[in-house]
Amino acid sequence: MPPKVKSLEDREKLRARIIDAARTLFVERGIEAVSMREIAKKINYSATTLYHHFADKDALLQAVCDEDFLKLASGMRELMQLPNLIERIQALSKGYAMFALQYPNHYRLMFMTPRAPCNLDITEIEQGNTEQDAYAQLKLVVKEAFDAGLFRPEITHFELIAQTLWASTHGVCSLEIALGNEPWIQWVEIDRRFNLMQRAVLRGLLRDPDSVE
Amino acid sequence: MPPKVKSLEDREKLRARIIDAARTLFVERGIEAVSMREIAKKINYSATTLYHHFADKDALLQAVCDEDFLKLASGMRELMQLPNLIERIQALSKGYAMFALQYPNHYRLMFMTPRAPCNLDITEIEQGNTEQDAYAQLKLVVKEAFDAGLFRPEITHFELIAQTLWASTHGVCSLEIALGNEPWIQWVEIDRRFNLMQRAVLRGLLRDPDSVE
DNA sequence: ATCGTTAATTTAACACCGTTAACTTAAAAT
DNA sequence: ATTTTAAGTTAACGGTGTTAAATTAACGAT
Repeated sequence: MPPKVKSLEDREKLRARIIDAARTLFVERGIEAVSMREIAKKINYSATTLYHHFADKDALLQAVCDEDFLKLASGMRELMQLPNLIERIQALSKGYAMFALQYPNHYRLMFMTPRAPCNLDITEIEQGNTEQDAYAQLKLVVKEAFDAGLFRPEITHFELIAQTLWASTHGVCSLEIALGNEPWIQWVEIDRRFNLMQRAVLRGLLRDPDSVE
Repeated sequence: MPPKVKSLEDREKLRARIIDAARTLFVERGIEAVSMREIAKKINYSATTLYHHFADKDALLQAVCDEDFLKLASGMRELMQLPNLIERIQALSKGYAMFALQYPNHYRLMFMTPRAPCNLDITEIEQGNTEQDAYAQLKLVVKEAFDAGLFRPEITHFELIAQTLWASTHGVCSLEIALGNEPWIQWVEIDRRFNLMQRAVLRGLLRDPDSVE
């Protein structure tokens, strides 16, 4: 028993409900295991309706991730207040890791699942916008520290440093999420793994290793 | 025009052909994009035949991966001959990374996908067996270097070191696999990312940072 | 040699999937 | 009062993983 011409506001509301339902199911059971029909049923619509809001399943997935990226970025922005550059880098790294481990399934969607390369036209996130992009914030701090000469002189490219820092934290977190309770690995506590990684990689990058911690 | 009672040897041969066809297609186009029917057609059999050799698509996938990880482990075993301990660690790390980037779809399945109950019963790989398990080999070298006093003295647990080294390489590789062609990141070349990570983390872990490279 | 058995393989079908064309319905615009 | 518009539906297409049932050919025993 269908239609009622809806206001633009209502349309946005339905869009949001679709995204929320999709996220819940994706996170519960994995992307491939969730069908468009299921998502639709969860909010009492037919599957076709989803296609009036999103071009296809990938676009819906992209929308789910976009929201989570924004949330992550806004959480990180608060940490950018710390005055000491190295402490700020450490705080960003720690904040990122806590997000990953607190919302492992979101993290999986965002950073561990190869998806069709996002059409920049389709994403609503302004990449590079510090307000919206967590990686842009890391780049910002790293550049500042780079310009201040804090890193070893043979490293000539600051973005390479940012990507290395990112990869180190991502390595610890994603391994924990993917294999954290495999019985054949005697994992050391995740905190100790995170701390050693952060210490080691920073010591390895900084001109003065003893300035860390 | 079907059957001919086949010897046990022939049965093994067909099993191998299925695995090879599956691997080729998985690597070419990704796991989800390849259907059982396609794999079967590639070797001129019907889809049903695959199910007489493998319980389902996952089991086939697992068989493909098992083969490749045995190959990985055996490839790594050769690198274990290097006399210098640090060079040996570096070589293991590089070998691991090259495997990950050459077979991103297998790597994704083994190390980037959380498995519910851990398929230890199904896998034919003996974990911990140095001949078959790549992580066991890393542990072996790290322990040797640890006992030789090569690492910084405040690090008291050698397995923590092994896991940190693993996570660092995994971080670079898995980020590349998941987000390597996202247009909103200006990725530095993967080689440079790998090299800096390896240098940095080793310098950060070693008692004598200048012994690296 | 012929029978029954057995194993390899196929065809046909089931219940899903993502997606789309065609249709319904009710409100808004004329 | 009629037309237009858009939200929503049903029904279908061609695909998927998987399985039940049928087919075929070689073997062992009679």
